[in-house]
Amino acid sequence: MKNKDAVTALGALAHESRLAIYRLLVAAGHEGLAAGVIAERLHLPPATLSFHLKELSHAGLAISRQEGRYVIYTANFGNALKLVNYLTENCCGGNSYLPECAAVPAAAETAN
Amino acid sequence: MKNKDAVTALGALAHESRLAIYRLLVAAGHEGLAAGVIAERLHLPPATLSFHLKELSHAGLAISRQEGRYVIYTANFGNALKLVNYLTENCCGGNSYLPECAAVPAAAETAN
DNA sequence: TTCATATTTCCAATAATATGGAAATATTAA
DNA sequence: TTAATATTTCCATATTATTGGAAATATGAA
Repeated sequence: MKNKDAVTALGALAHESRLAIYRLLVAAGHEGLAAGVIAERLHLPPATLSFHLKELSHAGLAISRQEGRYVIYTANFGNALKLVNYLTENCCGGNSYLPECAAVPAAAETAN
Repeated sequence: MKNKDAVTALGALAHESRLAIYRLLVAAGHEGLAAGVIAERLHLPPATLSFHLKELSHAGLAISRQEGRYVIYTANFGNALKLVNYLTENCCGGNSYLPECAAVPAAAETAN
């Protein structure tokens, strides 16, 4: 992961509403959530939600698919993992005691 | 870690210069770096650097100490880990959507 | 069709961040 | 002392991000 991509992803998560949106998406798994459901749960006006969803999508942290007249959003788990690995390697000195799921790929990647 | 703290920390790292600063601090380890050294390495004017260092400090990601006429900055590794843990808990931990998570049953390193 | 619902885009106002010169402050050396 | 160096604060400006109503677009239902 390049520095610039990390900055973009970090910036996408560095907002209360977007972090909340992302956490909802993570909780929803691969099934995802319709935009309207997110709007309802977080009490966000449609235009505001759309703006934040676009930010998350552009940052590579959310993926959308049209399903009927709904647009379903899912978390991009692969890129979330890349971000965590980047932070672990570059910001924690490679030390991460918790997540094996994050630490293992980092170890396999070796020096960077 | 509270959502608000996570947003603050993410925001602090979501800037090219600050991410670069933080990575320098991580590389410098416990010893840390004088502000002037950081300014020189990243070609940042004193006022601009000071602004970013303040952001990192306020976010709990950097610690400063006065040493003679220098101010030495170090990375706050503990808080960086907390941030990574927060992200893995909320953004990829606690579920099996990631193949890496499912594929690694606490194999190699010291778990948790 | 025509209507109802879902979502996005447009847009302009507002808010938040970033920039860096210049002055102020802090510390040491002479 | 006085001078020199290191860093921060002040402050005006510039840039970017956020907000949400209203209009536009998309799809399915009647």
